[in-house]
Amino acid sequence: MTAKARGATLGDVAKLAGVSIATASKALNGRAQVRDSTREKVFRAASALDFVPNALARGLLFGQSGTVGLLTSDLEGRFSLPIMMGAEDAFGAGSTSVFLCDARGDPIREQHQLKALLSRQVDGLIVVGARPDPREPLSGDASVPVVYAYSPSTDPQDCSVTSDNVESGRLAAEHLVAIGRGRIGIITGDPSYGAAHDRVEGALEALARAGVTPVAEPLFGSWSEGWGRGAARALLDQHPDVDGVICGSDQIARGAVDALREEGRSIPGDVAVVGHDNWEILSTGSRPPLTTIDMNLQELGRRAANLLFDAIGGNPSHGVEKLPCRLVVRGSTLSTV
Amino acid sequence: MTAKARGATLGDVAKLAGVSIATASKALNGRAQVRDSTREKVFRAASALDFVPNALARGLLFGQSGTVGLLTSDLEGRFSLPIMMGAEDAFGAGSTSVFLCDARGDPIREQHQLKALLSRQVDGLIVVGARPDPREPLSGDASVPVVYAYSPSTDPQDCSVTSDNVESGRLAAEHLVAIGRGRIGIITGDPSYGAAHDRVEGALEALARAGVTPVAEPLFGSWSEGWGRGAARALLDQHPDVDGVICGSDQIARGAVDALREEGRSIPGDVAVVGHDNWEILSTGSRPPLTTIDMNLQELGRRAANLLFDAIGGNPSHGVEKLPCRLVVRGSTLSTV
DNA sequence: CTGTTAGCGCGTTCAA
DNA sequence: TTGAACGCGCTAACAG
Repeated sequence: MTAKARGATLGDVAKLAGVSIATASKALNGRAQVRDSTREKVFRAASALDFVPNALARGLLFGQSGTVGLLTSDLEGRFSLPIMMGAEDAFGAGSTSVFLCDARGDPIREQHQLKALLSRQVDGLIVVGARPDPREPLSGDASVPVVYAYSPSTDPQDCSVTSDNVESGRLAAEHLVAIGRGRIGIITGDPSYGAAHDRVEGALEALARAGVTPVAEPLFGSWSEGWGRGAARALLDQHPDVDGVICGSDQIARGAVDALREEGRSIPGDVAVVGHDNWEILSTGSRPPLTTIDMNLQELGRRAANLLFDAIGGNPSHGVEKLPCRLVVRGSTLSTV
Repeated sequence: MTAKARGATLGDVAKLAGVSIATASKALNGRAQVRDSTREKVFRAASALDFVPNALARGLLFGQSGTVGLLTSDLEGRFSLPIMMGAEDAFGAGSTSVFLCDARGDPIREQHQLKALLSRQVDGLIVVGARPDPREPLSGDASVPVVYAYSPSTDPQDCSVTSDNVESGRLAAEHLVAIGRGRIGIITGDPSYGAAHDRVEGALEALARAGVTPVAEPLFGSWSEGWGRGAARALLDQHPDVDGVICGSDQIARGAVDALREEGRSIPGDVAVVGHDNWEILSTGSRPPLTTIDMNLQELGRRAANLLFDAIGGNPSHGVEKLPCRLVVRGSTLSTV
């Protein structure tokens, strides 16, 4: 009903400029075969009318919409957010817009959203999982390029980007060794997460290479402060001489730091603690602030966007790409910081 | 180039079903004038071809795209996220899709995104601010309905939804009074935030109505745990008999709880503490877990979506709508919980 | 009940 | 250098 109110069309511009639609189109798109004076007339008319070209019509014409879908399984999670930012960032620079969809972790909903996205003619899809563990690929051939971010696809033919959880564990361990710690404990989260095991694996590997044996078996539990506190106390109980703790997340590290301090240990003097994820709100509020591993999730989002862009352009990638992470040193391991 | 690969068109379906395009269209859209057997043929052809109607073409025809823009100033912030979820939620139920754009708080970028959104023929816009304080309306008449969420527009003719920060302060104070506290202190955050003052105002109002005079002037500082700790210690120093603290955020409350406990106060036995925002990661990890005010941001997003939907349908609203908030009782005020 | 025609806004032939 | 005509995929009006 109010369809016409939306905005000026190319026809309106052409009429105002006193030229044909075709000429107006050429002028605005920088085609060469237009006299300068004509081009200027057209531009003036366009700006007078606040003309905004209709991307729908353009898309219809080219079969490309200049949009991509961002299908997340879990908007709540703190992990999908930076990834979205990175993707939005990478695309925003160009002229692609991002459709946001949250499937709430429900496969049926996901299927529904997928259809909606496809009907909007998205040129490609980024699928962001809720956990770092691999996930089933999108069911029903998507007919547009897909990049899986955070949760890689279980199909190795698909294109996936994820962060390197083995390396992150390694970084944490190497840092503790580098500052002279040799009696190291490991506390991590929910054992059903592959990332928990990967991080432990990386840590153990690095410790072994440095000739350090952990004071105890890694402690698995949950991703919570409460578990971090309890596990830290248990660790202290059985190994009072522990001088370094690697934690599977900043929540755990936060709990561990609190418990250790309450047990009279100075941090990092007596015990140094490293977390994971660089969750600012937890790591900077802690006493002392937490040294942690930043998983570079925003970069992950950017990378996913670029891979998708390439795939849309005809250069698809395959397999899982693991992005490096980064040690962030704060007070919980270095008192001078 | 690969334009044709995208998917089957209505023409393909019609050909396979052996009918005309128009008939196929009518059949699929549930128009009455189609024989049942024909309709069935068409449906079979459609599903055999995995036909997905092209929303771009439909949009072109109707001048409505079935999309809305979500223009946030600050994807990083924890506040825009639940609002986005709520909006996505409310729209997702119907058949509207959401374009996500982050302006990074930059007006130029915002203008750019706005143009992109308009060119994609969005039917409406939700603008999510980074702070609860009012913001300038979108410059350059938007030609589509706009709803401001979180940050209301400074123009009262615009449609805005925000949470009621006066009420939240009131709720916090009433709760403390209800559990018998009478020597109450107030610690809040950055005084440049209007919300900080609103919450204090609500609290003072409720206290006055209950005949309670705060033990001291409200303490303004920053939205950090560190400030919460420091302010709590200062409060305790000057008013050792304080038995209740209202905090302007969960970060502050978390700091206050930690400091109070370290000063030997039992919580909630000696001092009860109420936070604001219900930031789960902070409030549930705390010892004891924090009683806090949930600002119902997700509901705010839903409401914004519904208001926008109505406006698109021709029933615009004006003015600022304040949404109620909700007390969440946990261990920091009630030991039996 | 079904098919033909027109046109949404745009870019691109091709002819003038 | 400009303009008329066509078609992208779809639906609504009308004709059969």
